[in-house]
Amino acid sequence: MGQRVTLQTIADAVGVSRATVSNAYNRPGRLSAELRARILAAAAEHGYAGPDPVARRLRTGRGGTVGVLFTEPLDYAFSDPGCVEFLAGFSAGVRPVTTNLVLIAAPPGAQVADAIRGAAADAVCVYSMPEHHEGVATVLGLAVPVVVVDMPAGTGRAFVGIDDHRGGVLVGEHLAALGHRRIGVLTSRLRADDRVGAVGPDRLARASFRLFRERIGGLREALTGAGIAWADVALQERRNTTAEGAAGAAALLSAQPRPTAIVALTDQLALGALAACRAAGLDVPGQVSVTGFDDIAAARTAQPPLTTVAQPTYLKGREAGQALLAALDAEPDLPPATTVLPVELVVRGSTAPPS
Amino acid sequence: MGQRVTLQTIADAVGVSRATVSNAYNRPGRLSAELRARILAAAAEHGYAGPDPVARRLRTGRGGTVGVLFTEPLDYAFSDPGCVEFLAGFSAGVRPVTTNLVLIAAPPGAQVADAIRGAAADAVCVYSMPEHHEGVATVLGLAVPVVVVDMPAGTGRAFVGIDDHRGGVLVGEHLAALGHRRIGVLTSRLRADDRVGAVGPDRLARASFRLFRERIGGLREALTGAGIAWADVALQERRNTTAEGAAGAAALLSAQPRPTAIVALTDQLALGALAACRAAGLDVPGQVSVTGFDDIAAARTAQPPLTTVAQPTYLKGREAGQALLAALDAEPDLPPATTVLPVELVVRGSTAPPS
DNA sequence: TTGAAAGCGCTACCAG
DNA sequence: CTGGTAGCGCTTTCAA
Repeated sequence: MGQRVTLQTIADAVGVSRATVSNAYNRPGRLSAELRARILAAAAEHGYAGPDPVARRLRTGRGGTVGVLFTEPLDYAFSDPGCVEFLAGFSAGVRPVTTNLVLIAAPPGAQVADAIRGAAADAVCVYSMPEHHEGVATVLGLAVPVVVVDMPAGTGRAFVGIDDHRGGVLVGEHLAALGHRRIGVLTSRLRADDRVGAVGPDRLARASFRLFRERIGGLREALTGAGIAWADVALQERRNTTAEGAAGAAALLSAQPRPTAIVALTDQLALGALAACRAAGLDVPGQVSVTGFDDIAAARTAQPPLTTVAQPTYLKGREAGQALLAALDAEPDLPPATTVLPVELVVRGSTAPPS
Repeated sequence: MGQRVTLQTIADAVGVSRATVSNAYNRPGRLSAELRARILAAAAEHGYAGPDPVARRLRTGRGGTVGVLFTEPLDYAFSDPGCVEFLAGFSAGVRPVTTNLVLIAAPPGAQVADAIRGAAADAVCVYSMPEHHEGVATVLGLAVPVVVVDMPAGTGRAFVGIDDHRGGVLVGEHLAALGHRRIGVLTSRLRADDRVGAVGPDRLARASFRLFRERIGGLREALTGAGIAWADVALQERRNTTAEGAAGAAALLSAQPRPTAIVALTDQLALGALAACRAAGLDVPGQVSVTGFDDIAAARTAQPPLTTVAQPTYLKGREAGQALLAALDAEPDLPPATTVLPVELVVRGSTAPPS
């Protein structure tokens, strides 16, 4: 094998300077077609595949990949249906320009800053991160375009999200209109710690996941507006998986008197709630109503089909991707755009008046 | 803002050399705790987040991300359930070591080599690529560890796959045992071009997607073994989506006499076949039997539940991830490992004896 | 149209 | 324990 093949190798072989070989790749117009052909031929012969991208990036500052930052372990990106759908949309959004996407996981306990900087992305999408997360601070300090999706708010960067508050209101109004008075809420994690269980007012006030804070706020507004005392509403906090959702729902269901409706703040959790009801022999929606949030594909095929707040997840991803592309060419001092996508209540078979 | 902050900036501020600041980050043991603290303090004050990863990589040759190469557009990675599950497993497999994963799309017409080299991954997983694909050649020329999943075979690198031939045999034996004699086959693309439609012997012989070649080979073996003439078996080739599967199945179903069974070579296609039967008013499995391959989650919940060849997709991903990690530390001259995972026929409700 | 020279920011080696 | 020196492979003025 011998030495590594570099620009210099080819330059020596052809008898020109390094710069000329570089031009052969980057500015074909600057040299004669004949010379360029000779250079390319020599490159092929030496097995030289073109300028080293790392070195090029060091010089130019750009490398052609965009990143997406999560607060969960890497496999979460492929396990959570909402996340997968978002990423599909995001990929479609950035597709015109880039074919490389780097997923950056920033789970608790990782070397977050190193990972982010090591990804060396030209632009990054912050996907649903808690406030005050080291990763967000790192990205914001990176001097690359950033688009924030869902959370956190107030970074002064481009933002794409949905109207979470409104979603909460819609669910609350729907349930109140059906006549429910005893309601339990199943929320995804409110902070980046690993606490689960019942949620008190203090915990709620200190919630750093904007999304759920707002959904709960909207719900509260609608419920109190309908004359239901917020103090009577029990909250359970769980990790966003079906299994944990089932556990949380079971806890809610064990209260006396039993709630007649469970508001899950994600569809994953709602699916778990459905399973918990089944396990407890409770009919949905006969004895317990269940609502979700997001409208993932599984919500439609659930038994019974889930009443849920639909958000345009794929579209949100595409918007985010396009926003990132826009930020990449834009003047750095342009005011960042904020996109808030609408939500919609989809009433299916999991809600009914209380018996 | 002024100048960019580099190692040198900090070195000047503290009054030490660049090398010492570098050591403060990379080899804390090599300098006094007191000096290191002073350096870190100065860095914090100047807003220096640590050594530039690109420059570091240029020097060290490693950057801490692993790549996965596909032959489809980027959003495919998140649209195909099998691919998503594979990636979930892969992520789990590499998780102990890396938190960054770069997805490299090499769809037809893209600047494949540039994209791959630009990803600058420390190791790459080639995921189900056709033989003779420019991307594969590029990766193989990259001087980084490689693991090939599913396809292509014979690269001389680590390989993880399943027993595709055996899967084909299982389906063929099952259908023959049920008494089917008129069988149609719905295959995913056999080559990387965009041709779809009926597949003749010549096309089949030139199939460059090993996976489907083998599945068909196994099927053929079982069928001819049961006395069914291969010449009577019609094949339709489509892109691997539910919609295209439906179109292909419709074509198969329009033959006279109508086949009594459709063998789809992926679950996606099988789901499409189910839809086509429904649209044609054909009862499954009463009038037509349908089989799939892969056993994605939707196969279980399909109507009727799909008889299919289950492959351990998640496990395959995890194995691939672990193989990549192993290759990263291994001596370069160790013989590459080949892992072939078993498949299993799962009989559900979509197959029955012909009427 | 071509080439010489000057770095991009960093780390490895070796001498002090 | 510390620092000087020599590049990693490339692009980009600027001058010829």
